[in-house]
Amino acid sequence: MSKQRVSLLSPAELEDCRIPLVSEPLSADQAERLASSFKALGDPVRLRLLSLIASHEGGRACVCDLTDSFDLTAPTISHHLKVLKETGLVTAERRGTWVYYEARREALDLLSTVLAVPQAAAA
Amino acid sequence: MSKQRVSLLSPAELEDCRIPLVSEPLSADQAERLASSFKALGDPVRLRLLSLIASHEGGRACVCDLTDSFDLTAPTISHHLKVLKETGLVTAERRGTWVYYEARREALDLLSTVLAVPQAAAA
DNA sequence: CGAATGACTAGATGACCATCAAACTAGATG
DNA sequence: CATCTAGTTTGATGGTCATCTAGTCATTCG
Repeated sequence: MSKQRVSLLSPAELEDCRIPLVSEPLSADQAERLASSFKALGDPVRLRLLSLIASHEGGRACVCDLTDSFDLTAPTISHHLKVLKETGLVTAERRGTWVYYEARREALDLLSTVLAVPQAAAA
Repeated sequence: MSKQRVSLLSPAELEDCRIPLVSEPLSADQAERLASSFKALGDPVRLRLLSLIASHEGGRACVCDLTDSFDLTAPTISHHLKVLKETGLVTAERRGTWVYYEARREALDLLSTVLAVPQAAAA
């Protein structure tokens, strides 16, 4: 495992970043962790994958439910799912022949909070 | 201008994306536009720049207020600001010698909404 | 066990991108 | 006008990444 993908979403560091970036400047460290999450969201395929998973019933979907929506080979889909997993945006679980991916709603909620514009600060 | 950066945040297309990705699958088109915004946020330097600008008084900051926070050359900072501008996350305005960047709160708010987890859908 | 199916890993390749040094533009000031 | 300061543009470079093909692992089923 040569490449270590930074995951901000280990419970320990999770709460440390739960501050709207409008409210106070991010530390270099917080920015590093948050950026790796946003980078994961910065690909159309991954965004759609995450949306498909999260909006699927139970917030969970099998890989076989996902591939048909794309004009991409299975390894490519697998690669993107891996990125989402390593970033902590989804979890994976094997059930017999199939692998199910589940959206981590806490992660989405955290990122949403970071981008939120508190009413008091609105233009 | 060879490279055209996709900006989702032109008012026209803005409202079209104002749907939590948890609620329903993103269209390929929506994903494309949103991804370019998240990609812009997917760099630690740009995240900090945006945070510095947005949290500065008036939600506005001069370039000279920003450069000192980084160990980077001026052209690099300028490059990142340009990306943020082209993505619609900030606007720029010249005032005499200085250039002021202002955070577009509607843009942040939109992205926050996309990532939001509606209560009814929470785990 | 052998074959089939679902999913992942490994390695290669072409495209993109963050960064810098050098050169340039714009406004202010003497 | 000459010069200084603030910021940007250009071009080059090294690194990262999305995608593919080929091969592998895991599970089920005959």
